[in-house]
Amino acid sequence: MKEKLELLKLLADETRLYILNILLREDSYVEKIACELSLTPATICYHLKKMESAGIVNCSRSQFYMIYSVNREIFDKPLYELIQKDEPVLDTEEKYKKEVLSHFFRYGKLTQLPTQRKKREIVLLEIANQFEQNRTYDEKEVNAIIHQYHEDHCTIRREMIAFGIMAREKETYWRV
Amino acid sequence: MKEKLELLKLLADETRLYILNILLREDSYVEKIACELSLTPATICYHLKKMESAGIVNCSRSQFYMIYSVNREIFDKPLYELIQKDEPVLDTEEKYKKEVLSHFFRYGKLTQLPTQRKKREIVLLEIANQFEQNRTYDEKEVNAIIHQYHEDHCTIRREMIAFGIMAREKETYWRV
DNA sequence: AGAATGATTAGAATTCTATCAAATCACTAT
DNA sequence: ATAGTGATTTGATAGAATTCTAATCATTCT
Repeated sequence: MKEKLELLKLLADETRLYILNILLREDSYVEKIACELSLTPATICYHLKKMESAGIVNCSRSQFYMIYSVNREIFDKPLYELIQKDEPVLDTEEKYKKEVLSHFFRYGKLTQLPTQRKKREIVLLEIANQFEQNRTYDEKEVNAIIHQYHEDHCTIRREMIAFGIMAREKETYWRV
Repeated sequence: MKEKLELLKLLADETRLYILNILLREDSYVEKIACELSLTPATICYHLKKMESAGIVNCSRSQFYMIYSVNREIFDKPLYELIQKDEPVLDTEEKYKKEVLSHFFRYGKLTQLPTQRKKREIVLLEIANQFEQNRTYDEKEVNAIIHQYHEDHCTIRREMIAFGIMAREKETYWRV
């Protein structure tokens, strides 16, 4: 990723594009390019050295002059190769979830039930993890477990059912 | 050229690349991206709007959220298409010549014979244009013509012969 | 060896850009 | 309607990058 970004940065400059276009037509040297672009040799040299260190151009001395040439293979890549990260991206959903949880939980307690729907669901699911699958709870048990996280166990219990996270039949509850 | 440069500039930023990679995986919205990248929504919005105006991403509202998506076709181009100027490049040689001539001629007079070999040849060729092809000149004529440009006609005459621009046999000279 | 020329480097000035906080806008849901 | 939520805009700031001048380096030619 780092190298790709560097390449893109180097190409994203008007002066360097001009220089590259000149070199694509024919090899040239610092002073000549400077003359053509009406810039100082120092400036041209600055750009050429940058591009050289990234492998975009090469240079070799010929008598008085440092002849620069383009490494044309560099440009064979399609653009989408350059913008893609090398390492597989971390799971967004996971990361987002973690962020939300760390925001609404402090010292193991739920500080506030999020009003935003998506965030609320995440928080409720987190609490619901305390309930085992394939068994039932009576209301007192449910309230006790939720109470570890938040005082208002009624609201949370109701919300979990509204979200379809928990289910109720008569007096018994269970994890869905 | 302008648009290509704009595209390159937009791609040459680490944050924007991160955003693009997220969007390439799945459409997303400002706050979620901000959360994932640990940046403020304002910053993400700033980047998305920039990319949107360049046609890199699109957005559409869905309930609470502005869902952003990538315009994938943009990245199909190969890189070398992006770095090439649209208009054909001006002839370098011509432009360089013009620069050199305007530097060493003032008011139609040669101010100084360039010491640099390439430049000297350009200047000499310019003066040599005053000699017609396919006829001969005696030394007096040659000196007179050169003298219009510079006092030291001897040096210039000698140089023109050294460069093979003029030729001499006994007392007669001619343009090569 | 020394003079000349092109290339490079160092330092300074200027411009451009990304970022954030705060205010405002646009839309949704109660 | 009105409160709430996400998106956008504005203004300010800090940081990076380009360009120039002047000085230095490296090479060639006399």
